[in-house]
Amino acid sequence: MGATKMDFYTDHQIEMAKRCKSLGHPARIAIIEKLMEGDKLNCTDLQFYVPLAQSTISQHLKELFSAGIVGFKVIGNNCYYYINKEAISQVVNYLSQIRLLTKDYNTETFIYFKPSIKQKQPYFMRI
Amino acid sequence: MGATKMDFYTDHQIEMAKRCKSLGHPARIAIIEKLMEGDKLNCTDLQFYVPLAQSTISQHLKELFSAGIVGFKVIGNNCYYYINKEAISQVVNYLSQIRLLTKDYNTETFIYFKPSIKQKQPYFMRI
DNA sequence: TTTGAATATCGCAATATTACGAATTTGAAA
DNA sequence: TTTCAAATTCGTAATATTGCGATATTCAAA
Repeated sequence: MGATKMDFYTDHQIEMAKRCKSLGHPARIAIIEKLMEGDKLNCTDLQFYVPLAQSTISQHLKELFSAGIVGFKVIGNNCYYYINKEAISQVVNYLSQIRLLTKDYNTETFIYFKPSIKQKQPYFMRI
Repeated sequence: MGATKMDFYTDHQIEMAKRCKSLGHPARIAIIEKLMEGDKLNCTDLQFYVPLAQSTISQHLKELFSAGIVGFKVIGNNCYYYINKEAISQVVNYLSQIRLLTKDYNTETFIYFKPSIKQKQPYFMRI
């Protein structure tokens, strides 16, 4: 087949998946980290921070907007993008609840988790 | 082209993107929400909660494991999956920092954000 | 030892994503 | 009005994802 079966899932599950999916590309993560700095960036500016063609960046921004993660403000011929803190909060709250409500189990025995990498974190994630 | 350019991004950005991407499919969200209940579920059990073939569910679990979001425990011929709260926390902390460090701007004028849906949330997200 | 259940993997087809350059649209400035 | 810059959209190619049935593997139970 190839197409995701959408009928079964709730609107909330689909929305959460869409939000997470939009964050699921390193270029979009890089864009978000840049927008976080709040320097009033437009699509052209972002070309200096992400190694992609302008049209590709535009597509990524469209994806982020479609998921509600960013908003924009048109001034003249420029389009400035902003992070939608509300949408980020929604994902944070959702995953926080998942973590909170996940029952603890005995991690000491037999359960295998993939180790996480611990390098090259952005400044705000360093200890 | 079609392949994601990976050379430019940091390991941390790539890891975050991978974690988010693994959460970026409604079937995997549904799986996570089921695993949250902590009922010691294996791949076969999950077939009753997600309308997909066993092989497809196995693939989704593999994706979640590859991103570090779930771990597993093999008992005999069964493979029980668990949520990795540590990995969830990492995403929560990352997005919390993004939200925290994103500068506020004047939302009152001109900035357009896509509205969020507000229906059919899981019980743990209701007020 | 044989049988059966659970799982992952393979092969395949349909669809989606990623990326780029070209073309188009739009508004500001010359 | 003409020109230029910023954006999006279009067309296309490469690659990735999604999903299923079939197959292989593996362990437990009969």
